Formats: sequence, C-alpha cells, structure tokens
Amino acid sequence: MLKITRKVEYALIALRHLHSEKDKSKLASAKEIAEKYFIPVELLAKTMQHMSREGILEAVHGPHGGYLIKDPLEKINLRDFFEKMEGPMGMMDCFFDSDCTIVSACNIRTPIQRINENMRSMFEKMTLSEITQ
Amino acid sequence: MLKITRKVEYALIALRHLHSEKDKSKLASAKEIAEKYFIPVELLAKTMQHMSREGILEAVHGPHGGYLIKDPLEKINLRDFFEKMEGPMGMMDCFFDSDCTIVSACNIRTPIQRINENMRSMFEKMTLSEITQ
DNA sequence: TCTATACCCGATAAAAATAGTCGTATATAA
DNA sequence: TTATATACGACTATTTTTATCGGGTATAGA
Repeated sequence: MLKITRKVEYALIALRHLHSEKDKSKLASAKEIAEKYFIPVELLAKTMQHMSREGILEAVHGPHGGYLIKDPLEKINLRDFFEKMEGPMGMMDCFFDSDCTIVSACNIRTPIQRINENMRSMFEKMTLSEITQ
Repeated sequence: MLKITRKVEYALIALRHLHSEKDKSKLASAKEIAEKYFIPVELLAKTMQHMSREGILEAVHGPHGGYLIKDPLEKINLRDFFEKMEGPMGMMDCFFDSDCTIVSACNIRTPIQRINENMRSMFEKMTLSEITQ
C-alpha cells in the first residue's frame, strides 16, 4: 500500500535522465532511455507521450527526434505531477467513484479525507527537482 | 496509487467503532461490527486478530466476548500502525525485496527513498486518534 | 519522392496484488 | 454440553497494474 505505480516510476527516471543530459539540446528518445534503464520500450513511450500531452515534455518528431523537458522541474510540484499522471490522489476510492457499497454506513470517510489532504499538501511542498538531487 | 488497503480501512472502522461504544466495557465482536458496516465477517475477523496479535486490541474469548482497545489511540502513531498492519512503508518495492531487474541502472532510488522518508515522518506525526475526530 | 526513424494512441493480454472464502481448531460462559 | 466467539492457514476470486500489439502520423535525409 501507499505505493507509486511503475508508470510514475518510469516517468521520473526519464525526467532525471533528460535533466542530466550533457549536450545542451537535452533531448532523448523513448527507445534510447528504455534501453539504458531496462524499461519496456512501449510502456515508456506511452508514459512519455502522456507527459507530452500534459505539457511536461515537448516532443520532437522524425529521425533524431525525441523529447525534452519543457519547463524547469522546480516549477512543477509533486502533487500536480502525480495527479497529472494518475488522476486525483485518494487514499480510498470512495472519494471519487463512490460505487462503494459500504459508504452509507462508513464512519471513517471524513477523517481519512482529512489525512488524505495532509498527504496532498505534503507533496505540494515538494517539486520535481527533488528527483535530480 | 498511494492508496491504503481494505484491510487497513476495516481496521480503522473497527477502531472508531470500539472507541465510540457507549457502555464502559467498550467491547464488540467482529460479527457485530461486520454487520453494522457491511464488511465481510471473515475478513474483518482476520483483521482484528491481526490487531490483537500486534497488541492494539485485546481479545475476549467465548460467548459475549469480542475485542477492546488496549491502549489509548493517542499512543499509536499512523506510521507504526500502517507498518504493523502492512509491513514497511515503501513507495517502491525495491527498498525491500529488490528482485527488481532495473535496480542496478536505476537513477531515482535515492531521491525516492528521501521522499518516502518524508511521507513516513508525516504519518508519524499523526496518531490513531485522528480517526475519531 | 522514398525510406527509416520517432512520436501517437486505442485495444487487448498477461501478471501480480488485493480481497474474500473455507475448514478446522481452541476458549469459555451459561 | 452447547452455543458463541476468537485463531489461523490454505485456497479461490476479483481487481488492478503492467506489458504488448497493431495500427496510425510527422519529418529528416538520401
């Protein structure tokens, strides 16, 4: 429990790699990164496409293409990043879907929601630059 | 991602129920609680047995038996509680099992571990009494 | 213009983790 | 002695996560 997904893991690996690229273009393809870190290419590709859609990365098509980081990592906090990648952060599902059969009798929904907010605001205080340190 | 398990959820429901029992015995059986909150009896039973093993609850055998809270909820912090119920808290598995094939090339292990420690210490600052408020 | 490389994306399959069930044993109050 | 309640390992079902597949579009360079 309280784990991040592989998708987020791969996204962070890619971001750190892109950040530490020596040449100033700071551009790398999904294939290149996948091979270096032994990640399934297709999966990393989709993950980077997702980041591109969310405006975290910029895609360069065609041969010698790849991705580069759009804005400085300090500008994106971890709460926003996690939620862009995986949707709203909720320790219990019932905060969103609420097809929970228990919900009407549930006595801990409010307290857990408060704890959840504590967690969200903790992640809000950290940025993606945490990953490069 | 970053969810608690049903087991922990059921444990918290039971704790809050026991805490708010009116009569001073503050004792309730697994069956009684399961029925009130529409939780599978067997599963809640195992969960409460687990809490009893961990010294959070005290079990009373036989008819009119059940469980009662052993120590005041303020005395147990959420980090300890979560780890008693689900084992060490790690945002990635590789902190413990390390049968991860990527680990040798992984560039984010250390940063994530630091973030994980932030999370653990946040939960350490809260106690089980959060659940009764 | 052709070809190779790389991004783009929905649908599906495989694997792993979680959730729930079952059977049997022990303890104890009435 | 019986009914009720805890104790616990083994098993099954379900859900979620992870990975793959098959089709597309964009573009640099020969």
